[in-house]
Amino acid sequence: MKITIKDIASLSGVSTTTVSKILNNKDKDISKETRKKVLKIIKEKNYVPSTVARSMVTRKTKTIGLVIPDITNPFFPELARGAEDKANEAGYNIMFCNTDDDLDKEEKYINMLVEKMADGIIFTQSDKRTEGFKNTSLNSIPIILIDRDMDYEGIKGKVLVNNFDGSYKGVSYLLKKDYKKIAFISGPLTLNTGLERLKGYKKALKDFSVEYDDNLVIIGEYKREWGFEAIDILMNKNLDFDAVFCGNDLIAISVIKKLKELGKSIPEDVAVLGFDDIYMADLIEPELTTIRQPNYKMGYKAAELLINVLENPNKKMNEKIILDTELIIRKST
Amino acid sequence: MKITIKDIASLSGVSTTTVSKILNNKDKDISKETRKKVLKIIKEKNYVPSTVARSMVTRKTKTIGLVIPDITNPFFPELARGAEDKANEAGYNIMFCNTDDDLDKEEKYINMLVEKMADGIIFTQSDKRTEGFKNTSLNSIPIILIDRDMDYEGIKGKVLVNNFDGSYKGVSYLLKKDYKKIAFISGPLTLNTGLERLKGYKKALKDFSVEYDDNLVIIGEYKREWGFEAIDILMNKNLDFDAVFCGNDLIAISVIKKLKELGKSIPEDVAVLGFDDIYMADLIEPELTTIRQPNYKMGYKAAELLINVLENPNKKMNEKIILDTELIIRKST
DNA sequence: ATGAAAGCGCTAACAT
DNA sequence: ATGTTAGCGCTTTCAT
Repeated sequence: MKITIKDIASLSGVSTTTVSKILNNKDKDISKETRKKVLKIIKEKNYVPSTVARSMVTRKTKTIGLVIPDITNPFFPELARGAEDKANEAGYNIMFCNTDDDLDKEEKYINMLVEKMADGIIFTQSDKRTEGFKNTSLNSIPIILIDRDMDYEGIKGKVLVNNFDGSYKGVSYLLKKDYKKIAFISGPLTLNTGLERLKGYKKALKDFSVEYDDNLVIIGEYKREWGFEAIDILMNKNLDFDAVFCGNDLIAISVIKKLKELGKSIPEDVAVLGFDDIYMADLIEPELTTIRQPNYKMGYKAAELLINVLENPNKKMNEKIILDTELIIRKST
Repeated sequence: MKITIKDIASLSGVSTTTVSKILNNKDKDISKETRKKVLKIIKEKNYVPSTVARSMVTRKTKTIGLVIPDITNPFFPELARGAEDKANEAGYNIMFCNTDDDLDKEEKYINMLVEKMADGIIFTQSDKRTEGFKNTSLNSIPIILIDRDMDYEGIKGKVLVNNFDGSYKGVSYLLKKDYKKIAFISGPLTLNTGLERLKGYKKALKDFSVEYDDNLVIIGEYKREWGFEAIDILMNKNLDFDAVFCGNDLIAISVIKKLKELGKSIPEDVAVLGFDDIYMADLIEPELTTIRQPNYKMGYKAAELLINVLENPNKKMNEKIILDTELIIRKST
C-alpha cells in the first residue's frame, strides 16, 4: 500500500496542511517540535510525496522537454548534457525527444509534451521547418529555440551562435594563410546556420579581394556521407581548390579521409577547416582545425533562459543570446 | 483558460464519462453520432487531455527514466536513442539523467523518478556501485539493468553484452595473426564488463598457449586520457609488445594517436584493437579494428523488456538478455 | 447507450 | 501555530 500525505498526517497527529507546509518549506509558522515529529515519521515511513498529485494543483510539473533531431549526431550530446545539468540544478527533469528532422514527429512530440504538461520546451527544430506550428495547443507552453533560428508564436527566448562571425573568422584565417581557392562544402541552406556561414564565407572572400566562385560552393547535408560525395563532385568538376571549408566537423572528417585516399596530403595539398569542434576533432589525423561552437553552454543557457521564464511568469521576456565561436587552430590547415 | 473534459462534455451535451470513454477508446457502447459529435468538438476546441490528471487516477505516467553515467560519452547516445525509439513506439516518454558515475547523484535521480512516478527505470549503474540501494522507496518501481550487471531487489530484467566472448574473439584474432605480446589496457575492474573482458583475454592466451604476463595488463578508466597515460606506463616499463587490446574505442583511439606520435606505425609495429565500435571508429587513421557492441539494440531491448513488464504486471518475469558482439576487422590490426 | 458521483493525493485560501 | 475545506481534471463503478 502506497503511503500518502494523509497517512503521515494521522500518524503524526496533525493535519495534512501542516505536513504539506513542512514538505514545501513553508514552515515559518510551524513549531519546531511538530516539524521534527513529522519529519521523523516521514523518514520512518519512507514517504515520497507524489509529484503528480502536486502538479495537479500547482499546474507545474518541473519537467522540461528537449526536442532535438538526433542525440546520435555528435553535435547534440553536449548540448543535451548542458541542458540537463542546468535543469537538474534547478530541480527540473528533462524529457528527451528525437525528431529525425521529421516535421510530423516534431508535432507529435510537442503534443505529447503539452499533454504531459511539460512546463516548457527547449527546441532545435527540423531543418525542414519553414513555418510555425499547425497545432495551436503549442502556444500554451513556452519555447526556447536553440541553435536554429526562426520566428513564431510561443517563442520566449533563443540561444544561437554567431555563425556568420565564426565562418568569417575561419575563412579569413585560411585566406591569411594564403589559401585562395577555398571550396565550401555546406550543409542545407534552409537553416539560418548554413545561410549565415555562407554569408561569412562570402564576406571574408570579399574583404580579401578574392572573387567568389559559385562552383566552389556545394550544398548537401550535415552528414558524414556528404563529405565523401562532395569531394567526388568537386573532383569530377575538375575544379582547382587548395582548401575546403566544411559545414561541420562530420563532413570535414570524411573529407579528410577521402582526400587522403586520393593521395592528397593535408594540409600541404589541401587544407581542411571544420565547424563545431566535436569530441573527436583532435583525435583524427591530422588534427582538425575548426570553429568551435559552445554546445554545452548552449544547452545550459537555454535551460537557464527557460527556467527564468518559468519562474518569472509576470515579466514578459524574449531574450536572444548569441554565443561566440572560437577558431581552434590545429594541424589540418 | 485551459479547456477541460468538462468543457467538452457540456459543449457536446454529454457527460464527462462519455467523453472519457471516447478519449480512451472504450467506446464499444457509445453511439456513432455521439462519438462523432464529441470528436468534432474536441478538434474544434483543440482540446488536449491532461496526462497528469489521468495519471492521478490510473497510477501510470507512461514515463520511463533512463539513468546513465554520461550522454557525452560516445557509448551512450545510441543506447539512449534505441531506448527512446522503442519507448516512443509504445507511447512512452523518456526522462534522461546523467549520473557521472556518482552514487549520490544516482540515488537522487532515482528518488526524483519515484516522486515523479516514472513507471520504470532503465539503468546503467555507476562503476562505483558495489551494492544495492539504500533507499527502499526504489523497490516500488521496476528496473531494467543495462550493460553493467549486478543483483538486487527491484530488478526486473537485464540486457547485457557477452563481453567474455567478444574479448575472446578479438584477442584470438590477434593471436591468429601472430601477434603474441598483447598488452591489455583495461577499464576498471569494478564492473563486470571489464572483468569479463579480462577473462576473455586470458582464456584466448591460454588456448593459444601464450603465457599470461601480469605486466602487460594495466587498469585505468574508460576515458581518452587513459590511453595516453597507459602507453607512457607501458613504455616506461620498457615492455615489449606488438599489439594493444584496449578496453574501449576511446582508449584505442588515443592509443593510436600516442603511438603514432612515438613514431610507431600501425599495424606494422603495433596492432591496436578496440571495443565498442563507436561512430568514429572507421573515420580515424588507420581505421580501427574493434569488437562491436550492439548499443542501439541494447537500449531498444531494454525498453522493450521494461514495457513488457509494465504492461503485464501479473506475470513475474526477470528476463536476462545477452547480446552478441561482432568483430569488425579494419586496418589497425 | 449514457450519466452521477466518488475519489486519486496534494495545495492553498481562509478560519480559528 | 494549526486545521477545514474546496478543488485540480480525470477515470471508474454502478445506476439507469
